[in-house]
Amino acid sequence: MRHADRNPDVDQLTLTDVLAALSDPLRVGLVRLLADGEEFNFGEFDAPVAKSTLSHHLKVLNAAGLTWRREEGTRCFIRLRREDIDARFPHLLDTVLAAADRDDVGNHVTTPGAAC
Amino acid sequence: MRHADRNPDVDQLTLTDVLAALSDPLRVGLVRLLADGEEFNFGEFDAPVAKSTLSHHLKVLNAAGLTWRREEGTRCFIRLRREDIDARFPHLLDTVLAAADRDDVGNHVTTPGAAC
DNA sequence: TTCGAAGTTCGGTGAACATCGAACAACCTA
DNA sequence: TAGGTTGTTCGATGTTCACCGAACTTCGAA
Repeated sequence: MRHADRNPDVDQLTLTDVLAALSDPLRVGLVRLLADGEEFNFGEFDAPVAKSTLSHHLKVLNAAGLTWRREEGTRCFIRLRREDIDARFPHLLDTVLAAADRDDVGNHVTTPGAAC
Repeated sequence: MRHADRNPDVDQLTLTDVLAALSDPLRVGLVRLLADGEEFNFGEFDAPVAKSTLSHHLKVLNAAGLTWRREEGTRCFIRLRREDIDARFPHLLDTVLAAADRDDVGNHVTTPGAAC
């Protein structure tokens, strides 16, 4: 796998980068799945795109500071970086998630674990 | 001047379009100036870009449903569409504006009327 | 009616982005 | 060590974006 730098520092996060990361329905869908704090494995995401595309979107979320990533062997685990985002941009994530839930944004991104 | 359709319908607004519109520092700067509800004239905005670029950014904000526009002769007046945005995406604008104020996003966009 | 002011639109450019399939690297397991 | 699994990276492609200057349209004023 081998990675470049990931998991940017809290004070490097910018509002516009976060909003840009959240301006794609697929990425919003990913964030919604991650919203309850559970850690997900790359392979658990079921999105209608190639795995290279999924990898790209997860990289964007990580670069914006929205997710933590952790590697274990060849596996890659992703978790929402809620504490830092909440500290840096209070209520932003809650507000966006609430709106996304109401409009069902990114509903084409699922996970086998989720019922329905 | 002559315009194509503007001022989109409330229920046409999408979360991702709004977030995309707010993912540019210059546009956030514009929204911050508009935040108190005051109506501004195109020419009153002082941004370090060509007027065609400013026109473009204002069009993006309008297309996303963030602003109202009104024409009077050759003049074009812009006002924040707060009621509709608040109704459609509760607290989103407040949250983003608060974060933008704290980080002073888009501070390169000013207006002659503003002191300092 | 002639001129200037106010914005929009057009054409072009370089950068960024979403997307894919193929190749690759790292790891685990048989 | 030979294969399979896992996810990243690498071109390549087509789209969108920010940006500019120039041309244009509309209007008001002299």
